[in-house]
Amino acid sequence: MERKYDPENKVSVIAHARKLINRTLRESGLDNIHMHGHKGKGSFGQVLEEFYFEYKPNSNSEPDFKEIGLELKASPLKKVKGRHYNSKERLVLNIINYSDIPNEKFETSSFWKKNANLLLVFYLYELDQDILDYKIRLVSEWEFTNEDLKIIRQDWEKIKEKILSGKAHELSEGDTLYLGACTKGGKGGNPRPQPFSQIHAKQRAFSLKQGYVNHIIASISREQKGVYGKLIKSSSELTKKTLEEIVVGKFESYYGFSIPKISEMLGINLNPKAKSFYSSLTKAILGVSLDKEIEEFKKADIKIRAVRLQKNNLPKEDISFPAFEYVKLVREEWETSELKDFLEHKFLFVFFQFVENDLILKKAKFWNMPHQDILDVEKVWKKTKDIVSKGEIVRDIKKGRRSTNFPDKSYSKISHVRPHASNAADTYPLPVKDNFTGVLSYTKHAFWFNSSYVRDEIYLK
DNA sequence: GCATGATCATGC
DNA sequence: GCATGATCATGC
Repeated sequence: MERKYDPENKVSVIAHARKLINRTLRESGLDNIHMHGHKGKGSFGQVLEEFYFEYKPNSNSEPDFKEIGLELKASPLKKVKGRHYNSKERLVLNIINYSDIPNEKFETSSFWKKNANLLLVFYLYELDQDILDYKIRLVSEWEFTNEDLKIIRQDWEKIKEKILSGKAHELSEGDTLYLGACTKGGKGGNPRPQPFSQIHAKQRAFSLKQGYVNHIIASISREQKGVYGKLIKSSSELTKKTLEEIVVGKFESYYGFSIPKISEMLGINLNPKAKSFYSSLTKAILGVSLDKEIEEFKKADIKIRAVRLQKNNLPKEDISFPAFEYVKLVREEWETSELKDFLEHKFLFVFFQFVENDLILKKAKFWNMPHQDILDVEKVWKKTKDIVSKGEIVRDIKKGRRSTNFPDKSYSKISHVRPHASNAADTYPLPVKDNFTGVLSYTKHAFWFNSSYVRDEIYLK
């Protein structure tokens, strides 16, 4: 059968792909496509390959169009506010081969051979819709810029390093910035051997972080010009230093100075009472204008947290996470839960300390949660899920104040569960009635970092 | 003084 | 109107 395009000609491949824009697979003019027989995650991509591009889905180490070095990837979009699109998830690339990567160099690695040049097909995901009816919205070739490539290469080296030291089982997406090592395969990756340890490690694949995919989407749809401010002005800055070292270096010039003094040095006038104060201060220190987002941080999905330490180094407050929805929580599995996803982000902690009446900048530190600690939080999560699903939230009411059975600080040294709402009436629905009160919704709660954990494991380490 | 319940302020 | 990061307040 004659193909409708020439797979050895890049212009032809891309032109063929672009015919899909604003169409669905069902509308793509293929007779037998409804007989595809694929189901589950990834089936959109498989049908796209097999029916539209007319080759059998495979797990070759070569790019899909090997003659022109082009790798085809399909990825879902979600709509955010009006006509704007975001990535629904990370973009999963090839499997990390634990036994091969120790002998690889980046330039000739299987990762780079396969993914240097991508052909991206973004479709709009809709819950419960047939994959043949997803509307394809964006189709574009993608190549990494020099700056991004330096960071991706550093990420790749970091992943390789961890495997070399026999820690493949401790890999986490939070280890890296743009290129992550995400779990792949049933229930968070079937364990497999690794070369420098007896411990089996989950199967993982290279992936582009969701924030990075959002950046790709924004650039190819030519949206949001001028919304982002770059921290790295030239890729040569990344030759000798990592992004993290560059950022911390910029903060170091202000260590030991008070907030009013730093504001004066930076020539800015911010209201310290404003909740956006710390994020504005961070931008000013990093040389990004206040009305812009820090591009590198957005791409790497970095979470910034400001912490005020008391004289004894204990943070004045615990650190809150976003509130969770009870109904969602009880439906989740730990491996794919919102909490685990959150904990596997990279964080930038900015520590201030009270001295007399001033807050002094002490330290800026990048951090992501060690593997062992993530396992500990799993217990907190499971207990919380258990309590909600059994309707055992409220333990007692005294003087109008309710006490709960949620895991408290004594349950885990890392994390506990506390209210996180505008007031007690600010609630989320419950999956089952609360036994003690009979209510069907409850004050919004969140997971929190214990202040002592932040002191001992983040500030002091 | 700490643990936990409760709430604030901003920006989208 | 609500999500989010941050902070206050009460009781033991």
